[in-house]
Amino acid sequence: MSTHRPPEPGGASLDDTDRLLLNHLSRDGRASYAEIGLLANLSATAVRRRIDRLRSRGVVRGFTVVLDPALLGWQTEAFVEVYCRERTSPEELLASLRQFPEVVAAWTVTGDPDALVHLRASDTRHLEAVIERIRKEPGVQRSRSSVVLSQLIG
Amino acid sequence: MSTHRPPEPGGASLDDTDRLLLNHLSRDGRASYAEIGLLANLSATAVRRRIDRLRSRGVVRGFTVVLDPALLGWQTEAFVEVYCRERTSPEELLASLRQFPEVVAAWTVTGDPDALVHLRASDTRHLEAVIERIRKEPGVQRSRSSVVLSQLIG
DNA sequence: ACTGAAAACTTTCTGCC
DNA sequence: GGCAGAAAGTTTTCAGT
Repeated sequence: MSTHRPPEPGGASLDDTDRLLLNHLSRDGRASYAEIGLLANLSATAVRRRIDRLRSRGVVRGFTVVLDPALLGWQTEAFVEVYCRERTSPEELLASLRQFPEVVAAWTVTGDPDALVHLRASDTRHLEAVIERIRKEPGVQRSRSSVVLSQLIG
Repeated sequence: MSTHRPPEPGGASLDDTDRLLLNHLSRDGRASYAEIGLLANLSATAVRRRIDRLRSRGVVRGFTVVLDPALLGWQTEAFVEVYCRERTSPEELLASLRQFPEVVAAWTVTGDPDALVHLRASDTRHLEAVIERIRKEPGVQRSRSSVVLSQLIG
């Protein structure tokens, strides 16, 4: 997530110091408060209080480990455009997609398809099976898939 | 990133304990080694050594903070399908897209478009401007955009 | 090769200024 | 926002299985 100079109409009101802290935490989510403080000319206590405040405001949702999908065995990746039936609500679609651990992310979108689904599978065989199962979900009418060739950014 | 039972043809060979550690770290990337050890019936020392090993093998790429894009001022999100000119290489496209801090992620894909670009902007006005600038990149022929309505999963 | 225990060190937490 | 003491976590060393 970029922390670089966005307008904040929602009243988030981060100052440059907050941005500095978040920027460093996005590079090393386990950095100590003292280490972060060195960059911002702040004591570890002050850093901690700022991060706590950002956390309670919801700006910081949490911390996580960044894993290599390929080394975990997820070597094939695809995007599936999902076209729903007339009566399918986003809630129904969510309920359908949640079943699949292969679904990394999913969004409802404007345009021809109703949703865009990001999938990870172990190989093309596995990918085919997952797409087939998604197409058979009651709320899904049809789908159109693109296989990811390479990740340019992200 | 899902850590749930994938085949690992690349020889990653994680055992169930590794998966348990990674699973917990994906929920709390700043969890203490002792805390993680309680779940896995392992000492803090053993947990740390396993995570160090996963890190040196590249399975663990690092740790990061999870931020709320909307609260940071990025309230509009879109996917742009990019159609390149005949001679545009993935490297050229990457060089073009890197310029934009609004580009959250980008992939080259099979199918009609050459690439899929995930954008975040502060509002639709900002989004329009970014899409316009991307369309003017020399390697880009045309594009087709979908605005994200809601994030179902991810 | 992997694990645990304890000592030494570092970080985080809490109360106070 | 900083400081200082207490609590908790981390890291190193040594040894067991």
